[in-house]
Amino acid sequence: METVHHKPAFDRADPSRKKTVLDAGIGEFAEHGYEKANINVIAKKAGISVGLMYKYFDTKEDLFLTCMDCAIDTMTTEISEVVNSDAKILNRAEQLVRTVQRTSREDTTFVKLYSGITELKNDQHVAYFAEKIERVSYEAYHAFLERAQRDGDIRPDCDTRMFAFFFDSILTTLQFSYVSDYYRERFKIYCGDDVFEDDERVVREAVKFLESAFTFSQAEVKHKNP
Amino acid sequence: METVHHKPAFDRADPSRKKTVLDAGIGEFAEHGYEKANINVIAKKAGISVGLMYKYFDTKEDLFLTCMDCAIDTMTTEISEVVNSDAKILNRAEQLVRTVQRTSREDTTFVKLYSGITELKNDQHVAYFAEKIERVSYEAYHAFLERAQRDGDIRPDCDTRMFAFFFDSILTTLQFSYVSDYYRERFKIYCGDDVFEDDERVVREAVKFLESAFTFSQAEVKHKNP
Amino acid sequence: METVHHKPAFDRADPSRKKTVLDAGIGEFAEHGYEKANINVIAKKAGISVGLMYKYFDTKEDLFLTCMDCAIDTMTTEISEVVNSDAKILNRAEQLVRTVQRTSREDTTFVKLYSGITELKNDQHVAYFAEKIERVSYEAYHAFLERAQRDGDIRPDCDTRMFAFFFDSILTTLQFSYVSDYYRERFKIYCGDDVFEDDERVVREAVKFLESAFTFSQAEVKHKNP
Amino acid sequence: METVHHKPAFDRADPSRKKTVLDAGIGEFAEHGYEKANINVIAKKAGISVGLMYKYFDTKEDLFLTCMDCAIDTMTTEISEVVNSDAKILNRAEQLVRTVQRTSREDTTFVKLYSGITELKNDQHVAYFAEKIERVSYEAYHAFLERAQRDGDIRPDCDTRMFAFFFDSILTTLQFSYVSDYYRERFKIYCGDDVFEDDERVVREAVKFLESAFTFSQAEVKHKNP
DNA sequence: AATGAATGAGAATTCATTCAT
DNA sequence: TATGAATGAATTCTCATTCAT
Repeated sequence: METVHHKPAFDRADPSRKKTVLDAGIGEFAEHGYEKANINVIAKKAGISVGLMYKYFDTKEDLFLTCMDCAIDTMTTEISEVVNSDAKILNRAEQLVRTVQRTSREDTTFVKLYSGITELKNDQHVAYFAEKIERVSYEAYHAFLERAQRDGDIRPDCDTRMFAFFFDSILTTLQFSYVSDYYRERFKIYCGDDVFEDDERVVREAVKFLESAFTFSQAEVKHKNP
Repeated sequence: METVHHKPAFDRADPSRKKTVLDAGIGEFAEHGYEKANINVIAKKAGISVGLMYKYFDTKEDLFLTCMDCAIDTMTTEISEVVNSDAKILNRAEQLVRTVQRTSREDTTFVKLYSGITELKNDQHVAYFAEKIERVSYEAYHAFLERAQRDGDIRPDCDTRMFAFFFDSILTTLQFSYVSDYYRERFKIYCGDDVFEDDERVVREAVKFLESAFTFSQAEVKHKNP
Repeated sequence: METVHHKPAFDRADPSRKKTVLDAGIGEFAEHGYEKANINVIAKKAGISVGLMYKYFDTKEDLFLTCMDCAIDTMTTEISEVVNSDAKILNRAEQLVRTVQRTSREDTTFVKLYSGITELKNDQHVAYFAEKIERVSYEAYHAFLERAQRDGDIRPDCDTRMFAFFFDSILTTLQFSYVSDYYRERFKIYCGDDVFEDDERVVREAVKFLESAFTFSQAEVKHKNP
Repeated sequence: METVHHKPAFDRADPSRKKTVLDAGIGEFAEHGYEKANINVIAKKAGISVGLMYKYFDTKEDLFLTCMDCAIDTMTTEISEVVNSDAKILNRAEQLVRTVQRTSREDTTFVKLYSGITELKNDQHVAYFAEKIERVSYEAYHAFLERAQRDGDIRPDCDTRMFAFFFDSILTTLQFSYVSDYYRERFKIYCGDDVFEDDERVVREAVKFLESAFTFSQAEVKHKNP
């Protein structure tokens, strides 16, 4: 469960060189997936020799891991502001959906890279990435659900961890729906071919769904106060 | 967008032979992913020669497509009963969650196979599979949401297609959480390491979340009837 | 400590094909040593594709092991007749030296191959070859020394195992001296540049040396019968 | 047949630096053999840059040759005292065997390095090393055999060069038997697995064998004086 | 229909050697 | 003198696909 997957030589490399290499790697891995990605091609794209590539990374896997780490870091900082804003939960949800719509369209790379994780054999690495990617959102979501519950803003009888999980599931699925070919198709099947042309509809309904899920349902109320 | 990806010879083959071949393929593709799966190995597992394999399928991709088709058909029939039962929506949700918990544990194959779709280049194929896999659930979910809305069982102001989408997103994510390494880790981060030991908790909270989402929230009510 | 280092496909191959492949391998390994030997070149020499080479052998090491096994078998049968003849010990020694002179000149391959063993990392393999190559000679030498000792033909106070070892050491070194570049030079330094032109001298002195070593020395006699 | 295989810069280098470099080289070549040894690794072990390495030596081969030269010089001085002591031949033999047992166990490096010579293509180099390594022992052995023969200590009818050769063959094989994996196995096959635990037995029998070989055999005597 | 031997292009990785600084 | 980044040809091994029988 190491954090560093590159050799010292990569640390010593020129920052612009590092960026070029990681960009080339991220691009190739996102485009072709882990297995089909070709190190020789990545080296060429980065404008360096294969040999140097192997001075920087011991194996193809290490290169991939480093690319993932980098991409995650980039994404995490982008998202964490939104996630950790002190807005009310539903305002955050709204902001998150809008962020997903905007950034996913701009940068499909991360989500594509994301699926490369599946190709990894090593359980350790999978756990490492899950931890790194999911922990931030989890902490944020769970924390504000706890607070909201204390403040009486959401139903008192819900398991905040499970509800945070459902909350994130909706957002993650939405994110995939703006990026992955398969999920885009699925989105169109469920919500119509024009769903990508009406972002407001998506925001509105998502917020409605989540708002409703988090508050006392009328049925529940009836049940409790007969 | 063809539906058939095998050669005529495969139609003429003995049914048990066909099953053996597809099972071998499904197993191999699920275990190693599309790229790493090895046709020669599949042929051996199926007990036929590579040569014959190529009498049945033009390419590795065709074999994969046929395997996917087969696996989808199997899964679809399994699921459609549950999906199309005439129970109330929340009862169905409960049943679906339980089915997911049970079948995912038993047969991880399909979900693993599923992620192989991502490795496909061909957009046509992706769209074809999305259609085939998602359409059934969509039709069912959407139909009963429409009916429920007409019957006043769920809030009248929701976009049934979008809500069906959210509903399925929760279920699909749950399904992955019982099968894929990455999603399993994510599940543990959100809901605790022992989440896999308390299926009832998951059922209870999922139903609570969905029930709440589908009905008028009290807050909403208060807001509307001050 | 397996005995077979090839895949079943090699067993099924045409005998002449097998011979061609092993000859090509033996030649290449003998010429360049284990590390420098090139599988692609061996395949080309054998007139088959690299792919087929790997249908026959899992790794370069396996190919080498199989080549060694084959070469040892060839050599062993050649030698074992001489070794197991029922001549008197010194006659055998003489015959052995003559055989070494003749066969080493004809076929330098084996001894050259032999040094490739040193390059092997795997202790198991080294032990396996040592056993296979040395056991035959050991059994033969030791057996006839035992018999000779019982018959009073050699000194009664010698450790027959150690003496068999010294006996074989002389013969082995001689063998190397007719084949390996280094040992040839050494031979010339010790015995003169013309040592290769007078085989009889070598036979004569070797027999003299061994004969003397195996029988009671005068000094010994004097010592014992003062 | 040059004697120097390094560039002038190496002469100008600091003596301790030279030693470090050669030690690193000797260690690496002994451990991995010529082909597998890695110049970059040697440079790192020696604490200098690859670039400087190539200021000292034109090629990997040159580095190896220089390392060999150095190792031979070290070994030669170590051995020559023993070899040139003025003890009786058998006492020397005994001392040599004991030296072999002691030094081989302590320093396997040289013998391992030794086998790297085999990997050399260049005949000139092989001859050069043979000359350098073997000449000293040869001169010593031959000289004292000549003297011994004049003094009537050994049989008058033996070819002293050939006998010196046999004498050295026994000692060399013993040396290998304490160091090389293969020869160690061979030693165990011939003399028993516990041969390494009873050094005295080896000394005793070796001396017995050689003593006997060098003196008139009784059989011979009987034959000559019937 | 059925076999499975055979192909060969392709991909990851290594390392002796060069060269700008 | 000294560095160590950079090169790229070479090598082992894989596997989808073909084809003679």
